[in-house]
Amino acid sequence: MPDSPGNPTGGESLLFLTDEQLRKGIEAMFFAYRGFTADPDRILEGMEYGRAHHRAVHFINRSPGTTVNNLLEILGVTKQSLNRVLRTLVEDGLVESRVGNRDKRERHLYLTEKGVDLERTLSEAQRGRMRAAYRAAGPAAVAGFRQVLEAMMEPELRRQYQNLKEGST
Amino acid sequence: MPDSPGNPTGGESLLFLTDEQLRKGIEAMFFAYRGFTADPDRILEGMEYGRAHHRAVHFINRSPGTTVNNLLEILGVTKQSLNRVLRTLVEDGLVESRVGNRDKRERHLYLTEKGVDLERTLSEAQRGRMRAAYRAAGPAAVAGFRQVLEAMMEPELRRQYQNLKEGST
DNA sequence: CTTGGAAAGTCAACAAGGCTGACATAAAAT
DNA sequence: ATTTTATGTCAGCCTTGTTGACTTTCCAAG
Repeated sequence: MPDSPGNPTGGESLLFLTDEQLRKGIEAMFFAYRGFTADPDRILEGMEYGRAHHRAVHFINRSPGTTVNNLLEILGVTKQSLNRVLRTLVEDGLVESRVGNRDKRERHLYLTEKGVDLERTLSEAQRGRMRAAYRAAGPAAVAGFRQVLEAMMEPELRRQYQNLKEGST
Repeated sequence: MPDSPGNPTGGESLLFLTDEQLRKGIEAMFFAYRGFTADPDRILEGMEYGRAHHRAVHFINRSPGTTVNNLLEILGVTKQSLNRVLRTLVEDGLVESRVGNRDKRERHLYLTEKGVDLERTLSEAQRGRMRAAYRAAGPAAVAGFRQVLEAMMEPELRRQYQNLKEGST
């Protein structure tokens, strides 16, 4: 292994932070994300839906009764963009949009049975790959994986992430 | 920590593979990827370039003299899509496209000084976040992070990834 | 030397999924 | 009564992906 020529890290215990190591991390994220989305994408192609629909369905399933505004924050898109997706999902009977009780301006979103079916199909494919990767890498690696990803998030999104059920992990 | 109610994993040492854990992993990928691309995206907005240009510039910098075909495989897009990006980069003098010596059909791609400048700007931003995440999580976590990501890749891309310099890591 | 096929480039057309801006409505808050 | 908030919608634009058809260049096999 070459001794990272010309890299001013000082030579303490932080040797793993060479530019080379960081670049490999960046590339790992890029290639892994491709694998991460590959299976759902394959399933969705041919249907009239895409990755954006998958994301909406995922988070509605995750937080049933969530409001549109809430979903907007989590997904980080404009309401026009989200609305286009939600409209088709509601029209096709995968998502139900109920007027709020306390605040009648709000719409609360729920998956219908049909919506749950699609979510399960997509989720099972994605979880299958995740499970295989977890198995191959082992429990200690999984813990590290989660730690690094969490540290990589924007602080506001990290909070959203941690509030998504089982936050104690 | 709750004992994963109603989850039929059998109770061996693979408890960490509950659906809940897998879903959290999926969400971690989603949110972390947003953070991962946030800084370069911010820099690129306002310029006439986008994420596709960033990717091209990154991998040309990484493998100077790479051919178009090679880049196509790594990026996983069609040649028409890549060509649109490369054309603007060549026109703007960030990338040089040299006809091959051995095989004159091939074009070998190199960053110009200007291209190197852009790559460095984007890369420094992205590495900054990666470095902070690595520091926060620690060396053991980083190793696990890389292991899981690697296991998540499509086999063919994993090979591409491992061949990108310092493959012994 | 001719020809088949690979590598690359180009043109046209289209789709998904982002974006902005403008505007409408209903309901809550002040 | 007025303002603010939550949502929906229309129109139009951009980036980045796609397919299909076609051309040019040029290596290599017959």
